[in-house]
Amino acid sequence: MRRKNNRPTLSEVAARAGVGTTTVSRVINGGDRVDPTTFARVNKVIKALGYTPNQAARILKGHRTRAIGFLVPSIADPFFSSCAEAAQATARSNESLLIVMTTQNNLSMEIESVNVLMSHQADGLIVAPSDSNSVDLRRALSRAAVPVVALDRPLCGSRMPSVLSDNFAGAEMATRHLIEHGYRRIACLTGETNLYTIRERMRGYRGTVEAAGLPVILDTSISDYVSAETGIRSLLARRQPPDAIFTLKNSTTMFTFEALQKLRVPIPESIALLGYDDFELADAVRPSITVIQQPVADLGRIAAELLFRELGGDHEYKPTTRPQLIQLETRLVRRASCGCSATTT
Amino acid sequence: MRRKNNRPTLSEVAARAGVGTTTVSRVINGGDRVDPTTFARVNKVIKALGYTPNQAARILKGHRTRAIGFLVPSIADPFFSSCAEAAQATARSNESLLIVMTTQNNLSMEIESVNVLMSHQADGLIVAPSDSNSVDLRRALSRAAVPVVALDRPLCGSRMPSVLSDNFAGAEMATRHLIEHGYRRIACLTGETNLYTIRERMRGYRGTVEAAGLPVILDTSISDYVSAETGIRSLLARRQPPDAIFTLKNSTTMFTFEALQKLRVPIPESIALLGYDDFELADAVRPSITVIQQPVADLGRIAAELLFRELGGDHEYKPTTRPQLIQLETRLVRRASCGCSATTT
DNA sequence: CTGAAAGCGCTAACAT
DNA sequence: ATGTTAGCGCTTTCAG
Repeated sequence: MRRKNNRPTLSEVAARAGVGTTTVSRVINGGDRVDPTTFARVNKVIKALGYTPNQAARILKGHRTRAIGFLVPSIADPFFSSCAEAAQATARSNESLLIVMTTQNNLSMEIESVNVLMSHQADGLIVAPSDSNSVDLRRALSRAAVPVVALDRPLCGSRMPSVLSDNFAGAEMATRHLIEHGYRRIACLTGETNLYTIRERMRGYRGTVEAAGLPVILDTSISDYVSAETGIRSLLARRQPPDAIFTLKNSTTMFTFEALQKLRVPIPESIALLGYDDFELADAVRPSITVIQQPVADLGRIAAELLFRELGGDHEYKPTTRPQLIQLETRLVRRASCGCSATTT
Repeated sequence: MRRKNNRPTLSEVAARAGVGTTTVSRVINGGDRVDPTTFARVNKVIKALGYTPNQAARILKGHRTRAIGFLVPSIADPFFSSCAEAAQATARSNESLLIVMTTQNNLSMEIESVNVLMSHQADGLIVAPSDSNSVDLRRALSRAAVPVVALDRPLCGSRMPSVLSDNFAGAEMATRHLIEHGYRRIACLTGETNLYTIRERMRGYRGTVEAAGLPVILDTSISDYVSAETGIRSLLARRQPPDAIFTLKNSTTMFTFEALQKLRVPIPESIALLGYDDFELADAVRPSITVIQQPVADLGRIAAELLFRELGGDHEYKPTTRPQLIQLETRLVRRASCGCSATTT
């Protein structure tokens, strides 16, 4: 029935080495207060037997699992996969595992995942909440009673640290850049307006165009190529078509780019394009696409570092008193699609 | 010191419910052979206390961890992140966790990761070996004594099932397609020739051009944009520059595309381009890029399914007698860069 | 510096 | 239908 576990155990090592279990335990835990000779001998046996400690037993003794959960909408998304890569590296250097769970931005999957992770005793969680205002998620998380760090999107009303890029400032910078180029009718295209990040970016766009006395031209219905093409067609059909488009996320940027190409709209001559989020080919396409770049890997890394800092003390976890908000700066990468000449970056 | 664990335990539940521990154990395991009344009463206590079983203890008793390892070079790579997404979904539907570890194609990290995963008692592993011939990895894996499935690259000499796409046939199909277009000097660009996949693709390219009596023009030094540009410059400098380029992996395709654009080489008029591996923007750029498409998500899913099939029986794991090789078919996606007109795909 | 022994929370014989 | 009990492999007092 049960999997026959032929892996050697600590007491086997002890027997083979002719020492007590305590000594072996000390050896595998750094070898404090062990005679160097004994230490060497035990180590040799460990090597010979290929012994590795049974984590389950250690955990049972009340120790940390050395596993953290990473809860994001999708790991196929380049943004989150890059975060994951960085978080994984940080986890590894903290001798921990990274357990990836994807939620498809679905609240109930999110909560279920939290529960699963908790029953596996994850030491902590990195989570990108689908809904920054969800009370249910907040409850699930606080019941978890382990440190949690929010990634990319904060969880309002909770005291957990959040690591995000400054979406508002990024969108502001983008919009301002287009305005400085002399564009007067700057359209903003996006989808998924329920996401915190998108909302912030919309806010940045809106504030900036309004402050400049320019019209707000907003289409929040872009979810795929078809809707992008439709949206752009209807923009073009206006009496006064926009002279620039600001797209709020990388897939929207790609769809928009593709649609503009297909409709043979010269970029940036007829319509300039600037996208939020950099992506691999933004530099390779013609014209190359100007973007707001987020420090993706930093986000993942810092989130994990923060988590391990809270995990750091061996002491019992207690929630931080003040919520921290870490906003990383974004960067405008000037390329051709906004009207800047090809860049040297 | 140790994290104070105020989580209720099974015996607390038992005490509160006025029953023995066995009964509670039975209840949380489905409630077989328990009086419905008792069952309800115990369940009420469980709810009240917010009890969840301690996985570590269960695992220690010899049960499955319900966690599988996923060992790939990088999770930031779109190929592997898509595999991971699919594998994660499959894991979830098998009520298991996916533990992601990245190895940067580095053998010692790979072996260390296997050991870490084993000490955490992962039920099984999905692994993309950096070196298909590594004896050390094979040893580490066989010591693990859990089911392993190879992904994207087989591990030679072992009996584990491998799930890959048919790289040889894909490259053959690609090369043949270019030949059918009438190209006579087909260059092949790649890097990372130590990878199994690349080797197979090279083999497919070479065999096909040779069979057609065409010259083999192979540059295996492409690792980044700079080397791509250099490589292409030197191809162009030949007395007889190539009239088509076949790139063996998506990053190489992107670099090549970018370099050709920069050097103002008309595609496909002067040089046609066909790449192995589809990618997000291949369809969006102009000209759109013809590619060999691998069934990425299927690879991840099938690898995981295979693993769970082996895990399926509750019986002790014993290695499959015959190694299985599952080769998934690739698909030629005709777009503009090969000379086919824009596609309708 | 080292060892004996008591559990961590759970499951599974084996009783009853 | 339910309880008793002996560990799973490890860490950790507490004594040498």
